[in-house]
Amino acid sequence: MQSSTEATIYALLEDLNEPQRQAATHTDGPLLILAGPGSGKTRVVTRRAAYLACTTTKPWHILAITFTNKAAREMRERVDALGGTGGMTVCTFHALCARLLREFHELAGISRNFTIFDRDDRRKLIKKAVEEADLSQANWPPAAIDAEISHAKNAMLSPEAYAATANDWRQQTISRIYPVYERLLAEMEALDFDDLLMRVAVLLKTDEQMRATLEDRYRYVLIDEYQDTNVSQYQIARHLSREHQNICATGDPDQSIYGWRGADIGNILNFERDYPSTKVVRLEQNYRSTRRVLSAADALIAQNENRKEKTLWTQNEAGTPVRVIESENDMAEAAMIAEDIGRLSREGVSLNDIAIFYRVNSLSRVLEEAMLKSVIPYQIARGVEFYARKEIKDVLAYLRLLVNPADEIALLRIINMPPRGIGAKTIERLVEQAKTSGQSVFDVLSQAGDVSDLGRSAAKVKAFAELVRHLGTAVNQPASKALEFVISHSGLRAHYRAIEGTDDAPINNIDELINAAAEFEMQEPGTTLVDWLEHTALVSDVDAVKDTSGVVTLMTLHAAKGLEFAHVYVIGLERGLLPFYRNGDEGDDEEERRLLFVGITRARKRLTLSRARYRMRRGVTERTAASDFLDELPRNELEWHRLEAPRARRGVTTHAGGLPNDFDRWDVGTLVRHPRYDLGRILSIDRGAQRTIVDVEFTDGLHRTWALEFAQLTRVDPDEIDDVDGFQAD
DNA sequence: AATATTCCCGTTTTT
DNA sequence: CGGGAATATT
Repeated sequence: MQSSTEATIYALLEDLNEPQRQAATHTDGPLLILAGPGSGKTRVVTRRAAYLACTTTKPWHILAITFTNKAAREMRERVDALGGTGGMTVCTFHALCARLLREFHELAGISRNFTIFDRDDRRKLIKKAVEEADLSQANWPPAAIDAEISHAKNAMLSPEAYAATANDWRQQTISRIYPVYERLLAEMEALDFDDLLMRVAVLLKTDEQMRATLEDRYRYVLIDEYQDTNVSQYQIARHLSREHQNICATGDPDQSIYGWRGADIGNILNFERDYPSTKVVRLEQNYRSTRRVLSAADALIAQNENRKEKTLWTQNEAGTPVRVIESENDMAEAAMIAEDIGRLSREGVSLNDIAIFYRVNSLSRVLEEAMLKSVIPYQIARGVEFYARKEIKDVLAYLRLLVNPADEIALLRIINMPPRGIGAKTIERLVEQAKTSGQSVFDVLSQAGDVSDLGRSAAKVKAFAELVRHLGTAVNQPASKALEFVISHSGLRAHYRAIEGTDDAPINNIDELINAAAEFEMQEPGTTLVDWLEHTALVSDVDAVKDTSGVVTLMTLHAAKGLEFAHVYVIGLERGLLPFYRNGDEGDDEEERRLLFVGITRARKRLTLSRARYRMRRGVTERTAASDFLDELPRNELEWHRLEAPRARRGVTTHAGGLPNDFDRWDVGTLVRHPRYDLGRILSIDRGAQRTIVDVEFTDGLHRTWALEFAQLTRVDPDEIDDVDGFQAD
């Protein structure tokens, strides 16, 4: 037995380098792992978890907090693969807090079945709060208030505390809305994302018994991406490890990219001050990227003033130069990438190894079109978007209402969905009645018979109340069963069947939702409807990324954190876009630089940075300027490609970015390019009545013959050969 | 009351 | 450009 444990431990540590081993074998006391990109952090953390579980503690005493659900899932799998560590808690801060708040709901003074409000819900609630505070809807846009309140909550400011700090008129007005918003949340037994964290932080501070219980439960706490923790998360971490001090934080200050949502880079910088006996381990050897990629990343991040020096190094080969490609416009940029990916694919590169990153989601559209056009399979990391679809939100609203009748947002969403003749006037009366009688709308609904002046609508309202009661019988079923029941009995299925949708029909998405629920139940047996609803509320965009199928992955730079791909494209390196500026006032340039740093360091083999000279933004095409970040990269490691605009002097019609297919001008000697055989020269061209036959000699010395209109040939401008070197836009 | 149409606005990143 | 709200139409 003893020797088998020793063998296990040996296996856990044998392929680690010295600092990695030090981190993995550190058991008690605070540990800070400063891990550069690609330094094997995940490996170290999983080994350490397994090591702890077979040496000093039991798996169920280990709490590992990750940044996304996907990361949690992967970590659990990897630790399991190292030898049966079932019982470990691995989840995100938000999931942990939601779970704790259900467990300690009485202490928190909230229903066990509380609802988690997403952005849309919150904005609806804010509109209501603005109304109740007697303010003009027009002057107080929900989005801005939402951001301000979220900001306050991230700083753990209660409405009172916020009011005390409000100095200008705008903040003073918001300090009138904030308490109303809080009251409405409470009335609806709902919490927003920030509440999940804040409430737990407050409970841990005020309730010593709960804190002690949890500290004993979670004897070893691991927190990943510590550079992106905010005030609440920081405090939760502190409270959970106050006595045992067994806290292990991992992260990289240079990858702190969530300052805008309250993350405080100071948390990681001051870790040693907070935990005086901290052992610090630096992981600086990079196993992921080529030397050129790493040197580009290093040169860029060195421009940040506010940072701790760090030496990133690698033994990997130099690799190919980092490419910087300037296209004429966004469509040409996307086409260039699509074509480049096509070429890689033909060379045998798996599409799984390719990713395209961008600063804002709106840039994905042009890429998507280019991928479709080139028949390149792709996936976009947007797990949240699926749950934001109207039909999905409708279905979920039914379930939410069944679980939590106080959820007025859900109720109002479905009261007339599918249409059942309950119009705006009737709804207004119901809401009014609820307000004057101090009841929830749901309560009013249940007594529809007693509500005066509903007129002809009374019967319909009654029927709806009866429907809800009927649907309620499914509340204790597993999520997929409850879903089926609700969809078929609410009339939603019939409603969506009736709508003919050739483009991704709502009913297909609803079926997909049922599948997702069934899958969830398989993976987490014994879970309830509430668990599943919570799961749907806390999905992140990256959670939707699958790594099994042969597809190119498109995502924002933020979503890319923690991932790696052999071939990486970062697009839109333009001033104002990356770094992003909003409305004249510039943002945090250093954080933007870190964001690009994150993007660059995702690349294993080849990195391509791209910009377009013209880009369409919200409907209008604008001239762009190159990102200043490009000037910060080491010139001699780069390979610039300037794709020329079609030249007007040739007098041919221009189309996005490349040379036109002016076949009639092609002649012997014309330089062409083929997707597979690359550069070639026309040897002969035979213009028949039906077809034009070309014979082309390629750089491999061989020549090939095609009917011109079917050959995948594009003309190459001889002037561009030097510049273009292997690329052209189409 | 339901559906069709127009118009107006905001413009990141996300749990 | 695209979503949501206000407005027009049946």
